[in-house]
Parts: sequence; C-alpha cells; structure tokens
Amino acid sequence: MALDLSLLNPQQRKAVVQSEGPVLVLAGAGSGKTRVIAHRVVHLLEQGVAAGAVLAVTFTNKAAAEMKERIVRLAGGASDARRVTVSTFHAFGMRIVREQHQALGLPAKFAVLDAGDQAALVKRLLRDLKVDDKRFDVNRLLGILSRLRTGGAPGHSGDEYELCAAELLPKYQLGLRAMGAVDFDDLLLLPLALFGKDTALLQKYQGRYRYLLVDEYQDTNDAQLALLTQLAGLRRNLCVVGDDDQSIYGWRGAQVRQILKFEGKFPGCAQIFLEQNYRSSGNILAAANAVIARNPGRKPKSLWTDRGRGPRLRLVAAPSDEAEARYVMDEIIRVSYEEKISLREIAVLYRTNAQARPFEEALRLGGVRYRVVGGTSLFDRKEVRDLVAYLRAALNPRDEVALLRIVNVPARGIGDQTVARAQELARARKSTVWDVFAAAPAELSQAAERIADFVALMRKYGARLVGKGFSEAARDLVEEVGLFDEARRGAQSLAAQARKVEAVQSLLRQLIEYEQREEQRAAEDTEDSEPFAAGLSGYLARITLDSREADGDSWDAVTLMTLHGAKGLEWRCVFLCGMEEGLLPHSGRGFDDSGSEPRADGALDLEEERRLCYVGMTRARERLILTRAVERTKRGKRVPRTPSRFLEDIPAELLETIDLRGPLPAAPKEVQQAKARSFFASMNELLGEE
DNA sequence: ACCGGTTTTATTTTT
DNA sequence: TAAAACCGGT
Repeated sequence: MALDLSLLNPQQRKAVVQSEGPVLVLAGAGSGKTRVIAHRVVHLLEQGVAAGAVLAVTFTNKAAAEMKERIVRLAGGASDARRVTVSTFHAFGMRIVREQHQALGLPAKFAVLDAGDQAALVKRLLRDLKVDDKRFDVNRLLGILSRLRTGGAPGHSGDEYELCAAELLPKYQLGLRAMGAVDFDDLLLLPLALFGKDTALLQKYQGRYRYLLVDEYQDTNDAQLALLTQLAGLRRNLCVVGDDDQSIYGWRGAQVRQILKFEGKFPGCAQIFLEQNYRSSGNILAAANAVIARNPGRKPKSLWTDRGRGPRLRLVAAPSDEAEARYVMDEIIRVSYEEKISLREIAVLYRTNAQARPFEEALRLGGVRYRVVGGTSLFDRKEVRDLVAYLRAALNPRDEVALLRIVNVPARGIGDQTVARAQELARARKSTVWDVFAAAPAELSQAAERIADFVALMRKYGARLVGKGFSEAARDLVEEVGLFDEARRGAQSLAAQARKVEAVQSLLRQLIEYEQREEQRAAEDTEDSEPFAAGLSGYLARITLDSREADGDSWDAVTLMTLHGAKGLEWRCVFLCGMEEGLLPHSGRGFDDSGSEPRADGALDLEEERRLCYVGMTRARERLILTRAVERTKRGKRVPRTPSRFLEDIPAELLETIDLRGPLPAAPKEVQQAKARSFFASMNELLGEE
C-alpha cells in the first residue's frame, strides 16, 4: 500500500519528498514530471495531509483530468484521494468567483465571456467612443487589454493601439460589470483583488489549501503568480514544475522569466533538475536538443537517455500540401500495419489549425480513423453560438453581448435602428438595453409590439431554463424561435445546411446528456464544492472554460492537433508537418501571396517558435517524421515554400531524407499499401460506421 | 427592415 | 477559399 519510491530516480525522489517550503522543479521534456507530481501528491496524503488541503493546478482541463486519474490510481483508490483538487487556474478562479459572487457584486448566474464575446463587447465600446472600428484590429486590442490587466510584458507604449486600449480599459471593465459577466482574466483578477482586500477571506482559503502544486509553470502569467503567492502565504508550501524550453504561451502573457521570478519571490527555494528523459529514443532526443540548443539565455540543461538510438528521423519533402497529406496517410497505414502501432499511438502535429484540412481529407480517403482535437469546435459555429446566446440571454438578459446577438436572429423586426435607439436610451438612463426593452417598449415607436413579444419570449424561457428540465426547455426554444430554419438559411449547399442543423442538434443532445449526468451525480451525494454552478448556467460556464468536445479518446484513432495542443502529450509515432519558413517558424502576416520569404520585421518571435518546434519533436517516443511541402495552397493560390530553418540545426547523420519529387516509389511498397488499405477498410466496416 | 448578391478581407497558437 | 462585411433594391 505504501508508495514505492524506489522506481524513481534520485532527483525525482527528492522532488517528491521535499514536501515543505517552496520548491522549483526544472523538468526537461519527458523527464517524468507528471509522474513526480502524482507521486508528490500521494506522498503528501501518506504523510497525513488531508486530500482536501491539496491543490494541484494544471494548464488544460485535459491535463487536470489525467492528473487526477493518475493520482487516484497511484493512491490505490482506497484513500480519499478523489478529494484532491486538480484544476486549471481558470476553473479554480471560477470556483472562488462563484463562491464569492455576492461580495463581487455579480449575479449568481453570471456569464463567462469567451474571446468572441469579448470582441463583440470591444467593438461596441469602440463605436460608443465614435472610433472607427476598422482602424483597429479588435483581437490585437484584446491582447493588449489582457496584458494591461494581468501585468504581462509591457508593450511598446505610445503607439496608437496602446493608447486606444488604455482608454478602453475602464469602459471595458464597467461594461462587464453592468452585464453581470466576467471574462477569462477576471477569473484570476477578481479573486486576486478580493484576497488583497479581505484578509480574513484570504486566510480562509489559505487554510483550505495548504499544499500547492503547479504544472507547466513556465506558462503562467503575473496574475497567476500573484494568486499563488497569496494562497501560499507564510506557509509557502508551493511546488512549481516547469521547463523554460517549453514556454509557448508568450502571446498570452506568459514569460520565460517566470521561472526566474519564482526564485526572486521565494529566495532559498529548493531547486531540482530532472534531466533524464524516459520518453524518446536517442536520435529523437539528440535532434530536439540540437534545435533548442540554439536558443540564447535558457537555463542550461542536458537531457540524456539510456535508451537506444532508435531509427533515424525521417525528413520528407513533398511536392504539395496535398502530397504531404497523402504521404502521411500512406505512412500511417504502413506503420500501423507493419509495425503494429495502433492508431491511438500516432499523432499528426502542425502549427496552425488551418493545416488540418488536407490531412482530414487524405485520411478520410484512406479509410484511416482520425480525431481532430481543438480547432473549430462545435462552439465556434455561428448557429451554435446563436443558440448559446439565446440561452445566456434568457438566463441573464443583462448579458448584453448575448442579447444583442440574438435580438434580431432570426429577423423579427427589431432592426439596427431600434437597437441603436434602445442603446442610447440605456446609456442616458444608466440602465441596460434589456431594461429599456422591458420597461418602455412604447418609446421605441413601431417596433413596440415586436419588442414586447421578444421580452415575453425571453421571460418565458428565462423561467423555464432555470431549474430542472432545462434541456427540454432549450429544445422547445429552438422550435419556437425557428433556429433550425435560421441555421439552414445562409448555407448554399444542402450538405452545409445539414451540417448546421446537425450542429444545433448536437448541442441539444449534449444538454440532455449533461442534465442527466447532473441528476445522477446529485443522486449519489457529492458535497464537493464544484467550481461550476448547478444547472444550465453551470453548463454554459463549463463550455466556455473547456470547449473540448465531450466524446472521449476512447476509440482508436489518429490524433490531429496543433503543437500547442500537443504539449504534455506523447505518442509512439509523431508526424511534425509543415516544416517550412513562415509556418514553423510562423510569421504572423509576414508572408504574402507572392513569395515565401518572411518579412524581416520583429513580428516573429523566433525563440518561442523554436521552443514550439522542440515541444513537437519531443512528443515522439519511437518515430519522428518531419514533413514539408515545396508548394502549398494558400488562400486559393499556389505558393512556393522554403524549408524551415530549424531543419538546418539537426545533424545530418540523424536524418533519413526522402524527396517525393523524385522517382516513384518501388512497386512492392505500393502493393503493401493497397493491402493495408483494404485491411483498414474491412476493419472500419467491421466497426460498423460509414 | 429585409433580402440577395457582390466585394472585401483575413489567416496563430487557447484558458 | 471561405466567411464576413457591404450595398442597393424592394
């Protein structure tokens, strides 16, 4: 029953056993850091620490789920390990904001705005300021706004974006509060402010969480570090685990310097280096090391492995992006057929979501099961967002972003004029558009009757969506409002129509499922303080904080995802695709239709791109295939491409180079592939889908 | 206010 | 290329 520490190496053991005081663990890729965290938690429990006193923070919801699973398994299930809190920073913040919503002046069912909603709000504010919203890229403004609030890297002050954002900031925050809504940053900033003001409250939380662990520490921002510092208090039982070489969220305010800051905030903290890599074969590790070594100013690390060298890395040049995808498809079939690597052990990684398309097509054509993680999710679809906005507006009509989105969708005779007048009235009276609608529709001329109907509709469903049976109410709402017809409109092909309707239906299905699960959970008692509220508002908060689709990774399929999504994961076989200048390293708007040369302006964060490449390479355990296209379809046009500069850093002896522009592959290989393909076709038929 | 057709414009990564 | 923004007729 006792935790077996003998399977850990000395450094890992030290990181596990050093339970008290601040600890900084610098864990190279594949050095077993998840393992260390899990062991550390279970070790704490064995020392007699109550499970409820342990808080482990991860970067993604998926990582949190996996970590919890691992802890429970390691603890042997017998103990109360389930009560350990494992969550993302944002989910943790959500819990606090929810528990303290009254002190924060928020309604019980406050909304959480996602990036799209934030953009809508900023656009509205710009128009209020009579600023031409075409002059500014709203997303860039949002980035600056976020950095201003969370205190990330100081921007180049003085330029017009900084000035505009500075002017926007107070209005933005007032707007949020008037709507009774919060954004992602608020989930960190509101607790931070609350704790700063209310010492007794802070002490309560400090008493609740006495042991803190943070994974992916290199990707935290200043607000997160501040929150951690508050919680750690004088006890200072804070253990952070990170790797400066894997810091890939600089654009979100994370700083590599964060690791150094920890040493500053917690002088004399224990420092532990995990340098033995247990994941990748020697060749893969050597190549990845060669790439990352060229980054200046990193904490010197020398990752090593005692595993064999393994096969060489493969470097493939395909004539086009389609050919690249076809090659990957063929190779996946070959590898899974010949080397008996199952599809779930294979990943196709790329820099941008847009690259997924050709791979999806090729894999579908080849009959290979795949799963696209991230990217345009269900909740990025317009029709789904409309429905979500309906639900939100009905639940909380002060949620103006949601209300304005659907007030005239489908068209119901409440047009721009009416809405603009209502907004003006609202501003003059210091109330909200909803209040104007509800209180005095007569003042809004001919549309009065329409508005009254709309108000009645919202009230009706606002009542029905609150308690039990909300999923059924949502379905009725879709029917009554005619959202299916609305979805069908504006899609030219029948297939597109079907997809849209299907998307709406799938959200409704999810709602039903969610409600059933919640009832079940309520039946088996769980007094755990969930981060999320009960009912529909909890569901809505959950989906904006965790938009990954519910369908698990249970079935055997190849994984397609971005490099960012791949952090923390591993596969036996990894395809790292699009190894081209402009793509990896990515250069924002740096390359145009005419050429492939990235513009030599500072917009390209080469160091972070290099780390991204490193992260991708180190995901592979046994086989790593790097691919690039010589020519790529970009925005409908053929564009020539040049190889990524990162490829030059990999020693040639580690590489096996294949040029698909050369002579056709030998016949036997073709035969094998055909065989494999029919094998998969029959497998899929057996599994009974499509 | 609404609709349909035309033109423009965007293209990183995600909690 | 595809989706959003725009425009002008009804």
